[in-house]
Amino acid sequence: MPEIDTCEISFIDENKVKAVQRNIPLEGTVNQLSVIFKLMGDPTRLKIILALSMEELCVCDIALLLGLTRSAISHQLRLLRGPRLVKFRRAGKLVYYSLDDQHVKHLLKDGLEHLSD
Amino acid sequence: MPEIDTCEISFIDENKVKAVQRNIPLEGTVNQLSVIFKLMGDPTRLKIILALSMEELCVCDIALLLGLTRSAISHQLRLLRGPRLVKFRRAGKLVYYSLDDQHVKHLLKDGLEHLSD
DNA sequence: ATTACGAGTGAACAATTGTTCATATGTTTG
DNA sequence: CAAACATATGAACAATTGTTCACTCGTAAT
Repeated sequence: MPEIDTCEISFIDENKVKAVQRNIPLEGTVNQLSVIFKLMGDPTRLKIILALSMEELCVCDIALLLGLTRSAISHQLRLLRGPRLVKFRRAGKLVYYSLDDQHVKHLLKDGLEHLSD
Repeated sequence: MPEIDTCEISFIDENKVKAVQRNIPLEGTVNQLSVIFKLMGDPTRLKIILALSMEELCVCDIALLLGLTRSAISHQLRLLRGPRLVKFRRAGKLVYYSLDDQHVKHLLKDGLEHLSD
């Protein structure tokens, strides 16, 4: 038998919902924010970020560190460059990457603290 | 012609790499951490988390708030329950969800700050 | 007990993602 | 310029993911 899986009755608590609705960031902001978290949500990229939180490193060394090809690392660094999680500088044939700002470190710290509660 | 895409030469800067290698968290910790970030990296789940950072809400109201089915929300909340990002309590037929601890709020704050730099 | 309804679950599908392979850039050195 | 090498990129593939659909579970009320 057909069944509609949406709440036919209105809100359980309309006031709360309306208040939340007003205070949720704009769609665009939420999406940008989710991009940041999604990028940090892959083990390979997270290791890259953790490594860069300690030392500025070139692509080749990151690849060796993680046991992946330079190509794979390059692809991931490209993604991280987009929303400015990492920055880079050229030094001859090498390209050195580092974290772009301090917030990323804070995210790492808060995340690690959550794990040990 | 066949080509091997791994650094045949050793590390560019072996000391730095070794130091980083020693200080990177254990594989398991990195994975757990990446799970947290990945969960926050989906717009739907992030909106749920943002909503719950303001108010305790039942599944039905979250579904209405986001314009998705209760089933979809239920699936996502199940994922968020795993690593204890959210907790819940029953109240009759309703189940109310809220953030499990304060670290998640900090993660939201740091992330939003990163966006406005 | 039966009905009603909010919440949870499993299967399935389209869409997205991470890596590899092959090739292209760009820079330094001969 | 040509060769060597670090990095970047595009296409393609398998693997993962988010939502929907259909159904079940749990609680409350008649």
